[in-house]
Amino acid sequence: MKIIKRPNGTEDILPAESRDWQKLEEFLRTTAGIFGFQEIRVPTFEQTELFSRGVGETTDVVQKEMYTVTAKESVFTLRPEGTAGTIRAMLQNGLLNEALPQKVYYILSCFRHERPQAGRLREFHQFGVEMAGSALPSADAEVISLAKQILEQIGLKNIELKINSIGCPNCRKNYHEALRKYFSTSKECLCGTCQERLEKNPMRLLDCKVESCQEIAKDAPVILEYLCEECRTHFEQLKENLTALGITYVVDPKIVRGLDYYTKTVFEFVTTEIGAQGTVCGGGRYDGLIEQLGGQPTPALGFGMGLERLLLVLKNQGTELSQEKYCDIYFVPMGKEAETKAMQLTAELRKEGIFAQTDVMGRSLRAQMKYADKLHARFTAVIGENELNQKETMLKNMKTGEKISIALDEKFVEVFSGIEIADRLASEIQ
RNA sequence: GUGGGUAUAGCCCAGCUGGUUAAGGCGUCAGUUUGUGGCACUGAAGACCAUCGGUUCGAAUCCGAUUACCCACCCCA
Repeated sequence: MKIIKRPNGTEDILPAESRDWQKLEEFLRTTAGIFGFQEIRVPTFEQTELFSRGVGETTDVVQKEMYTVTAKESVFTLRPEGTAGTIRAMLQNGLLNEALPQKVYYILSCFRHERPQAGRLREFHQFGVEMAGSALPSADAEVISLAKQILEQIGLKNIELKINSIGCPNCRKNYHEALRKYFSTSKECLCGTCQERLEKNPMRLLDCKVESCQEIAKDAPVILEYLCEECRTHFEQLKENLTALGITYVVDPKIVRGLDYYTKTVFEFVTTEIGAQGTVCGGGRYDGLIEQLGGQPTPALGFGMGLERLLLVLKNQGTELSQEKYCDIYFVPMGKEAETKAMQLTAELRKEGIFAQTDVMGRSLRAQMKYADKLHARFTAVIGENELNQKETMLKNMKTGEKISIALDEKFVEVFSGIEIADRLASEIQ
């Protein structure tokens, strides 16, 4: 029989890595909590229209990357990103009628049908936050500083924050006009997709990677010069806020973001550590999205972080997140009777929250000792005929090799806890 | 969707111009004299050499197709 393999672009997270994931997730939750964000959990699949309306009909994500599934008569789409579903849930459950701002975070997996490569999977995991209700630049600064604190404290090095403003629909109208005028003079030299973009969404044209297009785009008008009064001051104040918070940034007029809902502020945290897919966190303001999804006009913003990209950077940097396997005590039974005793003691210790293990393989003493060593057991205790007769065993400290005797009676759990805590303190002092 | 690369044991891989019992390391298991791990040593298990077809007396090795994976473009986290 052949082994069935997992689908292309998916990953198994094995015990050796799941410890890192747990550590990362725990850290994300507490940091988001410190900033006043609370967890929201939403369905993995949604009505397809949520994404076409929310993310944008013209985006690549909607046009060619969605997993749309039919089950019975219903058609659904596996979420390609987290924002649309989160906003939908906030609207549907009336969260936006509560005190504003509403601040939520999520850890979930997203699905996009793209060709996999380094740092890009078809199912990938995202941590994201959304903050709804504030139009002020201080909200932008708060969200960005959360992202920054996470990336910094988790240990990322050499990350750069890029910011830009892509304006509101008002100023963008003028800008689109200017872009069309600029590009139409050399329309013939543009690549096929860019000629289409010119009509539908001329801003996309700016980050086309085709060399000839880049050449033409080089001197194209810059959005920042077309911002309306309101958007301009918003951007200026955001920069002041960032400076006040000691957050360094680079203004990059080229970052546009691929999702249509963004307005005003957009930003990315970029690294060079993991190949071509260097964006570890991306986000921005989407003041029109909530209305677009049927709610009252409400300003909002957020970001998403790619968790496997984060872990990839940490791995490439050689940053250790988690410690090794763990075991407080390993019992080495010899003989039937001893096995029962070891089993009972293990069970008792576990009830007290102590990491205890014993043999379930019927191995020899020597082999059991080797196994205990592999588990990084802190203590071992052999139980054989002698021990059972004398109701006493030697507790061996695997690090120091030192042995002390301990009675095999009803006090065992209590006595062992004391020894174990003392040992832990002693090793922490060193 | 478009390029390029790779495919040999659970993992990392040697095997050059066709003839080997397909090598080594990690890991796993057992042992190194009787009841105490790490180091070292010995041994064992584990591979239809991705699949299908072709050339040949003979293919892991050459050719073709298929599939899978990797990297890059595109796009994004």
